[in-house]
Amino acid sequence: MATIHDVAKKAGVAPITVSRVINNSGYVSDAMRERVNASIDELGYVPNVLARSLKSKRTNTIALIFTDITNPFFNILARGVEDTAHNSGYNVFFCNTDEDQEKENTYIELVLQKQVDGILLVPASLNSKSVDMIQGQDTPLVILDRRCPDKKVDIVRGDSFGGAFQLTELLINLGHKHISIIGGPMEVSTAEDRMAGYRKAMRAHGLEDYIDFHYGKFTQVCGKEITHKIFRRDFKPTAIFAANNLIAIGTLAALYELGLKVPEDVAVVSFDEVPETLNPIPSLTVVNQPPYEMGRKATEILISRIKDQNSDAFEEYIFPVDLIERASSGSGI
Amino acid sequence: MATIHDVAKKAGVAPITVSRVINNSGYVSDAMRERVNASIDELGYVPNVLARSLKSKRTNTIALIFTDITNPFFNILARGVEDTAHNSGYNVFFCNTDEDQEKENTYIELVLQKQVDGILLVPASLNSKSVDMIQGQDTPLVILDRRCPDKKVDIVRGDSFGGAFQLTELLINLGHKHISIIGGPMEVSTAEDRMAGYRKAMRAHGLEDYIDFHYGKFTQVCGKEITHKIFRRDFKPTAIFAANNLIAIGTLAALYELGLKVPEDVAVVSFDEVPETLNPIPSLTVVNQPPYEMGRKATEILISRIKDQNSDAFEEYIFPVDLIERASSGSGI
DNA sequence: CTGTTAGCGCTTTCAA
DNA sequence: TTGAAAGCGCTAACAG
Repeated sequence: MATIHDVAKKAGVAPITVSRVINNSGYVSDAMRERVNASIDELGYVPNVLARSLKSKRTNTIALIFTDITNPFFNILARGVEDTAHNSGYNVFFCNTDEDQEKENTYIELVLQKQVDGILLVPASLNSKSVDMIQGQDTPLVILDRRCPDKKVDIVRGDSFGGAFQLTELLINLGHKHISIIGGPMEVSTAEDRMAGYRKAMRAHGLEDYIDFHYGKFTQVCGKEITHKIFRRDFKPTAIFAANNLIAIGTLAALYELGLKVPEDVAVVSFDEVPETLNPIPSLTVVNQPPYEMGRKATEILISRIKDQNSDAFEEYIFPVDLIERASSGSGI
Repeated sequence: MATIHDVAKKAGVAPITVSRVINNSGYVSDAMRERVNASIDELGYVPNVLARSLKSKRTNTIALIFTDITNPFFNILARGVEDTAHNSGYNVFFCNTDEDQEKENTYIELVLQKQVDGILLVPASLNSKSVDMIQGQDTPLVILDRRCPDKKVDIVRGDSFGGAFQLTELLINLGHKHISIIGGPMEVSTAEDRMAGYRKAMRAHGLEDYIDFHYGKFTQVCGKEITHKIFRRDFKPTAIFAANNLIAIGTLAALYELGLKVPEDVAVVSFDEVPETLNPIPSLTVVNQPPYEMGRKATEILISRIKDQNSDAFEEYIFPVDLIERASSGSGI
């Protein structure tokens, strides 16, 4: 592989002159520039930005450490991140942790070693040391999708609490009392907040005795299993609040197996849109967070922090959510 | 940020000794090792692998350059790539080209500059110079999902031709004659191969006069538009072969709008599974390629090429496809 | 078992 | 407008 020295020798100039040409910096005469460019083309020279980064301390690389690229919500979010990063000249490492704290730690260590300029993190658990680890290396960090109490850090997330409140209230206003919620893992703030929003709405309407909550995982399998479990009991709900889209799909599948019609026998509502490519039947009533925009916003904040490392202001940007009524709640179309 | 020198000074040893400790290489006495590790912990030292890479010429990084992480097929494939890479100690850059040759070129340039150890590429077009560009830098390369005629390069893809033949023959055996195919872009080999498989099956059964093909894009929007176009004509097909899952979803949507029942009025078959999370109704008869395994296989080949740069054997690994009959063809359940 | 020297490829002084 | 020297953080090669 040709180096800057090879190009310099071929063009009969000093390496620094080649550097000036490829970086468009400093003064270079047009004649010189042409001569250098000719040598670059001849040799097929590709600058080694590792060496550059070693000096400049900037890699133009960020990392997105999150649960799973395969999850429809994070999938779109990831695209928002990549597009935004690319437009600003950054490449991005994608790291799937599957909510596993060990994997998260490993990835953080790896990307810190690779000197990424910044990290976008969806933390596996609320009380992880990840934030301290990253900030200890003075690496800019933005937390995505989840709360992060007691830390001085930028956060971009959706309004899980408010959204859950809205969805629950919608069901109550439609006449439901027996409303069960199937949630995510206890350690995850979105799961907690949606649970809390549900509880608050139930209490606000005097339905505390009907509160029926089930922690689980944000997966289709979990939605299916818990739904079956719920309907094996004597008291059966007339409505189910699935805490995310994957759980909702699992719930729909279980209800189908049980011969229960949606929304006639059981109403179903959920958090997060199902990808537009694929509308399940019945179409789902959801509270939607805008994943692409969340990815974009978080990346923008991260890049601005990278460019101004001195600022010690921190922002918690909470995206408002959007209630979309469709067939599954029995109120929409 | 602490460097290897800081650690060395604090431990009262030479930098190389620290290097030996962190790399577990060469001889270091236990006492020394402990002393060094203590200093590492105290300083919160994180090795700078950029500097290491500059020496070793290895970054333990690969790039996946493909159309779109948001596409269900590539989404799963990407996970296969990331998992496999991670297990072998590699990080991966994800690059979305949207089938745009310009973006592809930009990304290739960028990741070559970043000295990636290898590249996985889903080329936007058949006749691109990308392969030459990458091989010109002696960077290992595996082509994914698509043919790449006349190039000496490893390829991992599915059997588009055979799969299309099977799907078409299935429809013919069910009694269909008017079978239309909605394909992808002409420059993409998978689109071409599926078209060819369709044609061959039609001819093999004496149905050349019924051949009706439409090139387009591998998107839902395109599937919808072309389906509408098809049914505005006088001669209407009794079956539609959608060349991928996104087109199929668009086709289903259009048929729904037209008040046509699937499979009673029109049978529909397609390439690639719709993600298991989301089963459309009616469930689709498809020929499936295994995206996760394709990602894994390609990454394995790439890593083996990275480890043995001298081998000049090239492999074209064609995954067999899997016909899954479901409701939409009128033959399955 | 531990240390010295030199250099990976580039760019930031500073000088000409 | 061009160049020389030094060094970013790490490690291979060679000594000791």
